[in-house]
Amino acid sequence: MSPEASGKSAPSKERVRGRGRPPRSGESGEARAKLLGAAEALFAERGFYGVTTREVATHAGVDDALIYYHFKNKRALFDAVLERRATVLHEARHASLVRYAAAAGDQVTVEGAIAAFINPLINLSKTSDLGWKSYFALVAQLDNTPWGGEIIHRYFDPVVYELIDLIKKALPATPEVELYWAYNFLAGSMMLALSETARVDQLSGGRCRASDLDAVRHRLLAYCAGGFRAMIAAQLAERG
Amino acid sequence: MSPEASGKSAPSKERVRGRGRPPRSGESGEARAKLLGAAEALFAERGFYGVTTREVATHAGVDDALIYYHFKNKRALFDAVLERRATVLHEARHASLVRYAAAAGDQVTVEGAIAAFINPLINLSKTSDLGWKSYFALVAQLDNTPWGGEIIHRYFDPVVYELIDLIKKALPATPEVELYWAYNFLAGSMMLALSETARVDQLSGGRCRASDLDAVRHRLLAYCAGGFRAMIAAQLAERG
DNA sequence: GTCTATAACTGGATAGAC
DNA sequence: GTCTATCCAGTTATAGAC
Repeated sequence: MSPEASGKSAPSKERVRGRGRPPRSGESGEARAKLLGAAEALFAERGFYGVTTREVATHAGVDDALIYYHFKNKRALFDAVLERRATVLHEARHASLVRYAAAAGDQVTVEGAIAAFINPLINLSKTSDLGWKSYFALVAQLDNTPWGGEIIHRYFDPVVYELIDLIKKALPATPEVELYWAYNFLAGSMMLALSETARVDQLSGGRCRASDLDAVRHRLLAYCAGGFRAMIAAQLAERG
Repeated sequence: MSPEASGKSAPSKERVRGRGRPPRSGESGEARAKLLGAAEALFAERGFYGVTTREVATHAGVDDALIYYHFKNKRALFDAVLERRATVLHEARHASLVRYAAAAGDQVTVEGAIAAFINPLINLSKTSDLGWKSYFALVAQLDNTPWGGEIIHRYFDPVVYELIDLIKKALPATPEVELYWAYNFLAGSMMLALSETARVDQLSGGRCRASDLDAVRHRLLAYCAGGFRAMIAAQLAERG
């Protein structure tokens, strides 16, 4: 997947351009990248409607009108922000799950599978590229926007099916629906943790810091894996 | 629970007012209640910035300007929506926790405490007053708004401390910080479940329905309690 | 590729009649 | 308590010069 490959409703001016010719002055995708970065941070903070295009441009240190040169409109900018990291994210998680599946063979465990699913996110969030934090916070809000459901399904659900298929090997007797339910609860915990809201900080009087991803990593994993197994066990017991 | 306490846009005439004197024409808080109901539904769907005051008025079947007669401004309307059910909710959860604590004596369990914490929410959501569903969806988004943290802390954290104090009795050896972490994960799962987004529905191809609160209730409980215990156990093991 | 200017419209909010 | 009329700041988006 090429780094340029985006373009939802994109085809406007879309990249592709001459390839060999290095762009001259203050041209190229410089402004475009700045806009994406600024938009990412702002949309993550206040959502699509809470941010104006002018704010984005100002924050990016770029002229307002450039948004409409590089993107079709505000909505396309939003989509471009989401799409930019979606592929990277998908690849990272897919690779992690494949790697784990190969290593585990037929000894797949719930813990192992969930770790392979969650760890790439934590690792990206610990990267020097702070944009990932904004990105996760943004994705966490997606549910609350009218078009969010469709985007989540398109960009993020495919790996979820991979995870579920893997967990099936650890829990072969489990009805598939139970795995969907359990995943949904996992998603709730995971996205709240990754969006690093200050809720825990405030609740604990500063003794827990949501930004301490090393503290989060193993606790989140233990919580989700334990919850997964307990819920499945309870459901199986109930059915007889 | 007073009859005044709920009322989506329902009990047209309520208010406290003179008591004996039945209000005459189209007065009273009729419009006010309609506005609160409409605002609740719309804000839940698209957040504070995604809704216009005109939309709220139209949806309520009321003149636009009435918003500014009954409320100071848009923000005050939003706050009023949140506040309207906050007390009811707090009372219900507080009562439930107190009742459980009394019944359990020194036999408090993690499952029991969490059930006492979660069940009131599920019960309210199953009420004929559909406003509760909107309300929970709205609260779930609060984290993503600039002023949300403060509101959550003021309205909702007090019962959380009650829950944590109760769980301490079931897990006396546990450092308090671990309880805050675990609660945070619980909150993520719980709020996603209560906001009844269509994520599970879509992911499962319609085989799970987020609106099926009976299906959610015991699964959510088993998941959270299991996660709580597993995370605490893992942390205690790690420390020695 | 970038900036200036501005069109076209929608937003929150108020004054004052009824 | 409710409605009409309106203000005006701010919003997305475009045209066209540089």
